[in-house]
Amino acid sequence: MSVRTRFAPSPTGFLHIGGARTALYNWLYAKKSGGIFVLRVEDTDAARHNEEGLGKILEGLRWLGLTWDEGPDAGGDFGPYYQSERGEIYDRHLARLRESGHVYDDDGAVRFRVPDRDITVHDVICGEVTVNLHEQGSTRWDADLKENVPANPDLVIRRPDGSYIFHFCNVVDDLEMGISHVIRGEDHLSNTPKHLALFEALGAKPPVYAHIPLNLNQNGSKMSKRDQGALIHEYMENGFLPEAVNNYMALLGWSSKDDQEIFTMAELAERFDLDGVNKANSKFDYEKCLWVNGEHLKRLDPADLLERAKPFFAKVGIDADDARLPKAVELTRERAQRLSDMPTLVMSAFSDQITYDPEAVAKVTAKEGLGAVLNALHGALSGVADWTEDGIKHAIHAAAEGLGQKVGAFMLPCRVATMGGTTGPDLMPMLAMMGRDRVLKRLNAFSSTVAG
RNA sequence: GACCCGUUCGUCUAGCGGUCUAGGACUCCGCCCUUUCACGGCGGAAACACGGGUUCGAGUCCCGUACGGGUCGCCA
Repeated sequence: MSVRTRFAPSPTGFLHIGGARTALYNWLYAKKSGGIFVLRVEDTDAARHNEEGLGKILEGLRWLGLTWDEGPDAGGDFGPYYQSERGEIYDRHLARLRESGHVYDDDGAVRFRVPDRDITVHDVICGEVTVNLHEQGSTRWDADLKENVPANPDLVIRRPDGSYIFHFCNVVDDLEMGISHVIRGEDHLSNTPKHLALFEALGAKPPVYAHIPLNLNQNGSKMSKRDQGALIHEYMENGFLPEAVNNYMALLGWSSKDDQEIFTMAELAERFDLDGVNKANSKFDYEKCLWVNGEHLKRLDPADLLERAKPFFAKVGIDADDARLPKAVELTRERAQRLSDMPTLVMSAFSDQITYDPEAVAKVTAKEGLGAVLNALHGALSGVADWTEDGIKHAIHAAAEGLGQKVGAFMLPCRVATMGGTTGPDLMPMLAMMGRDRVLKRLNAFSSTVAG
């Protein structure tokens, strides 16, 4: 059987991390099996037909590299790929159900007769789940009354206005599109018996179901758009690499069973398997996501990294053609976790503005002889003929020797005076990039500040 | 409330009856490396929800309880 998976978003807004992960798992499973990944837009509800929202979702998927073999813009033999355009197909299947006596009219709506017996879902991840839909549906929880009230267990599949309900469309589409594996969030597990009943009534073999656990926020509740890291657009804007975001999403709920944590997309597509999917919900951890991104950053080819970093320099006003950029990227690649961290880390070399970290200043001023150190630095650096990393290095060494001190004692004051804090990229290359004037000016300014 | 799913370090997870004095990763702490900052290396802290069974033996199987999540629409 050839594998066909699908991601079926409702085009309501941004691409959410939960949806993106579902898309990823479907994509990976299709790739791994040499199958087809289908994108279908679930816009049955007129209010959900939202071009702008759809655009954001497609943009997010494309950024992640989760491109679809069939769907909007890609075409395919099983279209249309918008539910809003599939009315005739639904009509046709409804007619079949009507013929076989599986449905009846109810106040203008059409209801599907739910069988009064156990239905068992054979889920690849959750195991067997058995439910009697008739029993279960004959009462309904009334949230206002806070009690169960009698209900009609039969499923409405078409509204009086002729529009169809999600469950029906979902089943008909999966059937018509030849979907072999439905990989979706566990929030659909309870709906699956309904879908199975529908497949059976249509005389069709259902797809394989795999319900993946949900991603929760740090508080243990469902992630909402407000939670950090919830929207894919956040990653796009904040300097994450798409392959790193995919890597992290893959790890949230799936394990390769060995100790590998960092995967390329190709490795994921090869290694991913439904067997490795965990049953339990997981909590999103932004810190680990950052770490994964940093690891991918380190592994990137320098030229590629430079290209990807450019927009983030441009964002803070540093020209993408600035000759210092390759050096800036090289200096920050190991300590940046996001592309957007890179300009921040070297900003003191690109701007006249500098902000001093009070704690760092306090730390260096606490030591005796700071004035002498700063003077020696200024004297030595102003005499450097060749303002390069090496030239600067020699000057600082000489200055330290002149005072009978170790170079190490000179580094921290120099760093704080010129960069504003105790941490950052390598000092010598930073000074080289900063330019002599800026360095000397800062040494002077810092001297008078701490002296005063 | 009913039904469904789940429960190993703070977090992500390995573990599929003995090899578990429970392994890896993130985070945190310490040490080493180092002209600074990082990187890297080494080490440390940190978990089988609870109670009953089954078994010679249970993190691993069964049943309860607790807790968490999900579903109960003419939303998707």
